Amino acid sequence: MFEKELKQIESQIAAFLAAQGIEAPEFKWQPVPFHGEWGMGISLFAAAAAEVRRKGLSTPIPQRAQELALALKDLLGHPAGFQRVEALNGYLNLYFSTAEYARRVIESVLEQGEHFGRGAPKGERVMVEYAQPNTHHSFHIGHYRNAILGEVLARLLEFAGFETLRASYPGDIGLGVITVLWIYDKFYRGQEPEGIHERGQWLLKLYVEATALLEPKENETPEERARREAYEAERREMYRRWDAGDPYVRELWLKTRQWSLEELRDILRILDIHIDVWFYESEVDEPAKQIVQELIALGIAEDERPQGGPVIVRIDEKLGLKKEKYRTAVILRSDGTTLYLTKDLALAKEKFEKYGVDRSIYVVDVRQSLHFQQVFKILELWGFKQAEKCYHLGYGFVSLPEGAMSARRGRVVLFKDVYDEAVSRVLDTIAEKNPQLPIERRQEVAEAIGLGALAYAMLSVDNNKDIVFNMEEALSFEGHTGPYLQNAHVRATSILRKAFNLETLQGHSLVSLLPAATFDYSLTAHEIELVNLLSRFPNVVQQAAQEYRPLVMANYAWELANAFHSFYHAVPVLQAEEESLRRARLRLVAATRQVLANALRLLDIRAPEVM
RNA sequence: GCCCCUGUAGCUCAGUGGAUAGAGCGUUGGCCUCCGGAGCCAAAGACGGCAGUUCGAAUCUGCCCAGGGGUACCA
Repeated sequence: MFEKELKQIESQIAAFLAAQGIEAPEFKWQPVPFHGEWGMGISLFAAAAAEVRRKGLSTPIPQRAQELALALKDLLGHPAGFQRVEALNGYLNLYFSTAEYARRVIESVLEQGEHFGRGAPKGERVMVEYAQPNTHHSFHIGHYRNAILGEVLARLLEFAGFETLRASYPGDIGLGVITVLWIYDKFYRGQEPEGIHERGQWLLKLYVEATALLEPKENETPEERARREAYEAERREMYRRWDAGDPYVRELWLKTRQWSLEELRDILRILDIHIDVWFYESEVDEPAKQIVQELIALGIAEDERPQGGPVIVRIDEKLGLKKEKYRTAVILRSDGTTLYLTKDLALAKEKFEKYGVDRSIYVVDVRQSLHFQQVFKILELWGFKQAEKCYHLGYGFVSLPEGAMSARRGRVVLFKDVYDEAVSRVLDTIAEKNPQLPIERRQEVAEAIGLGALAYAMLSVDNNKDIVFNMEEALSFEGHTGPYLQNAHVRATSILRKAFNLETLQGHSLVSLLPAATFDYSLTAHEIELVNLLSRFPNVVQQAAQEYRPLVMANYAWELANAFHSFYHAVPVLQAEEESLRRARLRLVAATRQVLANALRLLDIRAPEVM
């Protein structure tokens, strides 16, 4: 907001220090940690330490830092745009003229509207891969964390100025998928439940049942064992037939796969996620085999199939490492079928070559970090330059209070069930807290609030932390939650509606409705804090995008909502004692509402007018 | 064994070299003649341990302790 002024002061400081024979340190302006007055400060400790060391002085560094700060304070006098200059605790603090500062911030928010905070185009194309559930399994709460994390990351990158491509990569083939095909064909041929979600979830039930039949049991009788082994042989045969392109198996596979994909697409619709590029594991199966051939020919991979083994890459050995780090990776089964890793080799190549991306981010559970290290290293050994532009964004997995989720055992919490429960609870809350809300509008509001609570529960935890999913906590609507943020937006909207006597703000241009105002009155601490937060938003966007951390934006949004709620209680707007105050505060409310809406949009949380 | 992650208040989490370590939940006590109480105000309560680097460490380094994950034909 005051970059130009601060830059100019920086050069004055640098000149002063140079004249003293002090090496100019890097300047790092930071907000002065004091409420009620807005300023930026700079630490003189580094300069003092450099001077003391260089000149061999005996002055304690904190003392020298304070002396420098005082000298600079005298030197600067009363710079334009600033209220006052202060030397404190070895810091030089500059306090802005609040009237000018508030005006600049609020006007730029109102002028730029939904674009406030958008970064300049960076000329880099980034692909974010997320939403990779397996087909034939159903979508659980762990997939939800993945989807919301990936989507918000994509939104942040896009808003920060990167050209962004969203990619989904459903696991539509693999042993798990074949397992479902096997049991369906054997016991349930021709059956098909009604309803998109019911049908998808039914496949998960089949998978659980099949796993029970195929897993060795304790105290197995010889008959049970023989039967299990027969089933296992049938499953392997099913995979072989799929691999060989057997028309019957392929048709069965396509049909059931479609059930899962329809379920997935409906969930993505609920989450407002729009995928640009769909990759399927099955589509990279053949290209992956080609790569294996190449790797063998180049001597990077070793083909042990003649001895009944698989095709492997001894990565550590190829890199000349003594300690085991990347280990040995199997890239083709002994029966010639591909593995997850094989397919990721082909996929990486396709992303760069077909879609021309400059950087590729994989949003995948942290348990797969060795897998990705192996993929990227093998690509490197193969001579694939862009391997260094591949980044695995690992995140902590979601477990349940009773332990890890397990699709095999059917111990999962399905996203759709949690979503339905969330909507139902919000409807109850509306009936209790806002009975005036017309019945016909409640469903839409309940969906927005329920999803807001779920999204925020996932996003307000840093990437590398595991989450134990607790329904009561995730569906709490009070405190550090999504609905708290949404409520701040609702309140701001309500004030503006009332100010202009409108039923809704939709379809109206606030900028043209709002009367002009100045901020040359004594602003309250609440107003200063709000203005301060508004000014930080563009930097928060950049930080969150650069660090790949939705949490940074989630925390910011909460701080802004919190500041607004406090302001709301302490500072009258419509009832302000003077017309000039009323006009200024209306602009501040409108600007806050705008930035809240922008932040919520980045978090994939809807900002309703009522709730 | 080797690699990775985590340890901050009773619980769940922020804070990744700077000023007095912040929230939420829970507990206790206040606040609707006032723009929506899904809210506000206040109280009590914390950096796993030991060294090191630094003017300055929750933050960086090393070791230790405690949890979790990964580790050749699952994904």
